[in-house]
Amino acid sequence: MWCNAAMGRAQTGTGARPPRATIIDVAREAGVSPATVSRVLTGSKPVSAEPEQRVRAAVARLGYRPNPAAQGLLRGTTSAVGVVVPDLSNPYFAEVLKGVTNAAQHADFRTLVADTGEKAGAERDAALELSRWADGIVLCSPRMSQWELTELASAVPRLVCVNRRSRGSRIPAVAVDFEAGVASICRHLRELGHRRVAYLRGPSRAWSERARQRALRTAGGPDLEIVQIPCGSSSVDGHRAADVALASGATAVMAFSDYVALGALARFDELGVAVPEEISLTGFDDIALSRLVSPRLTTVTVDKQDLGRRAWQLFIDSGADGRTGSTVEVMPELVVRGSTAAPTAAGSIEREIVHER
Amino acid sequence: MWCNAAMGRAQTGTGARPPRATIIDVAREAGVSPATVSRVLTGSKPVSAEPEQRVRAAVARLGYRPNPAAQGLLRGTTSAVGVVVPDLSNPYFAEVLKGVTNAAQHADFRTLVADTGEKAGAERDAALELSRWADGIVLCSPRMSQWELTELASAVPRLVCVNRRSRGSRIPAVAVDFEAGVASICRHLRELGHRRVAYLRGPSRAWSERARQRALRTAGGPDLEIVQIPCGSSSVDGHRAADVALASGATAVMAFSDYVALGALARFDELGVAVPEEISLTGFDDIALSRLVSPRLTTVTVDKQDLGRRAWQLFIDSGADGRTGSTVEVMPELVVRGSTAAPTAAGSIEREIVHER
DNA sequence: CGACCTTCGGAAAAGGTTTTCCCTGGGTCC
DNA sequence: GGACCCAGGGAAAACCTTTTCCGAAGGTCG
Repeated sequence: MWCNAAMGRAQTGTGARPPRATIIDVAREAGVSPATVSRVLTGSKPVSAEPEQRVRAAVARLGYRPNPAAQGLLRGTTSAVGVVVPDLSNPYFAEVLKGVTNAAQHADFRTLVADTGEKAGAERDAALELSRWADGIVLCSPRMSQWELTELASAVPRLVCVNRRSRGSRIPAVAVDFEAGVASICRHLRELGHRRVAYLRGPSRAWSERARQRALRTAGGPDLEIVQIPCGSSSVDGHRAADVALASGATAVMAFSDYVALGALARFDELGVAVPEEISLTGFDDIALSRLVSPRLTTVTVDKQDLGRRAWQLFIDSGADGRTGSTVEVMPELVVRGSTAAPTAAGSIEREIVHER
Repeated sequence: MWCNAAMGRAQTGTGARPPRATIIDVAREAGVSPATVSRVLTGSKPVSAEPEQRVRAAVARLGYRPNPAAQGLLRGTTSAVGVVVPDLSNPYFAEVLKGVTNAAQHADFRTLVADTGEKAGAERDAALELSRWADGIVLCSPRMSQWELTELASAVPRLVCVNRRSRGSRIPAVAVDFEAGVASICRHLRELGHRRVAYLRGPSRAWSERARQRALRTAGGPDLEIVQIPCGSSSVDGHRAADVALASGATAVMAFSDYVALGALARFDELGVAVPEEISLTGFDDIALSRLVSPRLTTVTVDKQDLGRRAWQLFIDSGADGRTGSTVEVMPELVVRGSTAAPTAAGSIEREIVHER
């Protein structure tokens, strides 16, 4: 509607862009006061039919759109949410971002995004900077310290965490139940007969990594030995760590995430190590590509967009600031696909050879 | 610095958030006028040492940060760029977004993002809406009509396109040279001995798809027959279209993109069709995962983050509005990996069988 | 020693919108 | 028929910052 008018007018202009119409222009055009225009547009107070008609006509004719800066200045609110992610290249975070954005769009909120490049040190500044332009921040998988996070939470109008719960502070959070996910993977591997599992560790500062470690301490024991292998959170990390995992003598590799697992899978393929015949492999998150590789990845499924949507919900709820601090836990679900199988003696022999060459 | 102070103060407060300090508060605290505070912070005019000291101290003590809405209102500029993408789940667009964001961050610009869910109809409104809050828009792979695009360009303060060139209108654009990319793939397949290639089409409204069609008209001929197969732009589309491609009797499948090719590859794997022994497969874009699947995908490599960076550069350049309309062309490069090979007689026989079952 | 120039800092306007306060006019109830 | 109430709309303040204009003070040159 108004867009048509706006575009029509701009079209007729020459290269020089005319300054945008203000509410004053509309008021003059419609023969009313600016207040009336505002009331028509916001509906804050009823306006009788006849002036309303004139205002609407004038708005359309001039292609008027209220200046958001002026609105923001007055209302003290921006109708925007900032999303801070460690790495946009990581499909996981891209999906979470998509979930937040779509939900926000629905509520007429805009989404600001910042990529910290996996640098924990950049998170605070990014969040702080973004928070100036937004009503609050959704912080994805922050790597910063607990102390820093608590401080940040009090400096930002609203803060919601994804995949980071903190007992002490009352920061609303939506998080996957990593303990349960890791436990179900361990159970699955143990039932298959694996006794020695190599775990490809994620970033040590990530809360989700620490949660996984908690689960491993519980799951590990005399009948299931966990070999810890430093790795990281990207597929190249997984690719690099695969050799070490192979050398560990484990019959199964449990990766920090699908993204990492895919890197390891590629490396196994390069080395001619058959999955799952010679070694089993599991991921975490169930990203889209995990269904496309061969063998398809056994993993734990998480609705990432839903994570974003729930974060948005928490964000909205924390507006009515009474009930801050609520935490939503999302339960992941094991999906057994082709990358896991019972260990074979042949597998371990073959592996020795592979490692020696 | 100031953040520390800000956080410190907020920390001491109770649950109720104190209203943010304004420039007036700082001025009072420092015993100067607001004008002086502004001058210290923006450096618009020199201020002697002693008051500057007091101002800086006051700013730190109060944790003052200028209100962006007020600044924006006055300056008439937002220091933000809007990015409109068809689908954030698509790694291609996520990478482009990352490129823009990182470049923008460098220039102290914020990034607003909108996801149109691959709906051509949503693009215009998303761009228009975002443009209210930004100094301009980077439009990724728009599917809208040429006419609509031209109109949009005149309604948005600054508009830069990615992967969409338009002869008529003077819209700055950065685009991959799809013709060259497709041509190099065709040449590669022909050199391998393929004579019948199935092409998995992208969205028909996408400019990049039309560019590919132009290249195919040139490349196709008596010695290279192109079979057109409707598909789409996502991996599930590729998965679905794989069967039709197989039935077409082609010895090679050229997918619209890597993302699509990975879907097709997964389907081939399910069907037990060996790649590249029984059928060759090529992608386009070289997304990260293409190096991780088995066989690794023969494709055409595009630096997607660089695309975003260049779009940002165009965005900045078009600020000095004299030289609008410049177009940057990015040349993709063929990378031959494991998914292509010479066709075999066995392959085509096998395929018949597969198709019949 | 006086006049002029320079430098520094304050007062105030401007930027566009929303909302409060107030006034006016018409309708209703007694 | 008069008093009161309600609704509708205008004037103006407020939101916060930047910048222009201007005044004052100090220094320099003639």
